[in-house]
Amino acid sequence: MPPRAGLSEAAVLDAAAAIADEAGLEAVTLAAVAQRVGVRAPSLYNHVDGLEGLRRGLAALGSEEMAARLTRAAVGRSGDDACLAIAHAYRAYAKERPGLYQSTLRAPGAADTRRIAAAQATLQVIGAALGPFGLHDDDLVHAIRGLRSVIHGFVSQELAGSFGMPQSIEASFEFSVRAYLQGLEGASQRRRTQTS
Amino acid sequence: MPPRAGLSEAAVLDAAAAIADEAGLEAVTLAAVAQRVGVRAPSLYNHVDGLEGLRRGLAALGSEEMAARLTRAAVGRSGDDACLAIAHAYRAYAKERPGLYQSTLRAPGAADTRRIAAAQATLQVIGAALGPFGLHDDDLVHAIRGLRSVIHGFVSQELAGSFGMPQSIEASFEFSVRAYLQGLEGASQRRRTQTS
DNA sequence: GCAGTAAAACTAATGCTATTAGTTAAAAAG
DNA sequence: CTTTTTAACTAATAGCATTAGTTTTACTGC
Repeated sequence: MPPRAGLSEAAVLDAAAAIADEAGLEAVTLAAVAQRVGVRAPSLYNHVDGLEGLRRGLAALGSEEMAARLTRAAVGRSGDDACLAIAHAYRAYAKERPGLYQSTLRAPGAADTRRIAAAQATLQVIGAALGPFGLHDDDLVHAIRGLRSVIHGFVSQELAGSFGMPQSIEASFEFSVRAYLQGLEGASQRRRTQTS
Repeated sequence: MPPRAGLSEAAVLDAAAAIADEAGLEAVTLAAVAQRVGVRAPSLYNHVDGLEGLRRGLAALGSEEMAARLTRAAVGRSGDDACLAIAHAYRAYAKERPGLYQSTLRAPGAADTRRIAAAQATLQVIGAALGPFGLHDDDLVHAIRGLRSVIHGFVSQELAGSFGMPQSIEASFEFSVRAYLQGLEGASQRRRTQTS
């Protein structure tokens, strides 16, 4: 009786992502996704490995989109300029797709190839942006982790509604990222004079 | 038939927090909590306003414990020293009670008095620690938000297993917080010379 | 000490969720 | 045109939160 719906994993993930952004990640149930794509819930198992697989796919999709945004933001820039562009792109994406972004925050499984690749790309972009700071091996890794922490920590709190004070959130973000970057310059200078 | 279990909201929240830390926040169900405290699920409604109320209480408990830890860590210190002590106390608590910590990351409701009070206390402590940096009104708020972002962002990523590289996570944390704090000193100096 | 009351447990029932098994029909492959 | 694979379906199960209504326990006032 039922004409085939012509579904695919991508279509299912798109619907799930839309629900996540509109109604929050906890509203992403197999039942809700099925209704949105016009199919009964068990049919989703033909495209996605249960609820867990749906969440895995969602996280991968978000990580990939994020990596693409950051990469585009960083091309043609370097140093402070690149880092700030990355920071703003990160925040913009998280606010544009809050549900999808939130789905990327859970621990990735070891077999999660799509997501691991995206994470690697993100690392690459941030590392390249930090190049001009002249940091050495371990320090570069530390600096990457720290920059990501400032950005993610800020955006995460903003989305959670943790900023009650009336001061401009925009200004706080700019201030925080700039402060960290300036601290990095101090660290690289200290390293250089120490070495010489 | 059943002898009274002698339950209370605090006892229920303690059990829920234990489950969260042992098995993850998603394992905190009314059924699981009920079983742990030796009661049938509907009986929990005498102490807690459903699953939502349980989560609210959990978040409040975690926020209060965190605020207490940060306060204790900061007494008798100021400036860099206080900020680093706060940072380490924050991370230590999050690793000690990962489930409870995670429960504090959702948006607080406006009527969530317990949690709002705890958040205010935390703000107070961090603000006091930043006192010696000599930042003015808006800048102080920005600086508080930024410091909390670095710390929370780092810990959040660490708990999510986002740090794949072999470099010391401990060292990265120290590096990141120090970098941000040094950037703050730059900002306060800039402000002072600009004003004079 | 006892009667009455309030609080805390219970059972039973409902509806939503994910998931599995087994079936049917549509599209693709030969 | 036949065969096979694929994608939908229905039916059924189990776990979850929640509500309603009931019973029993413990406390409170006399």
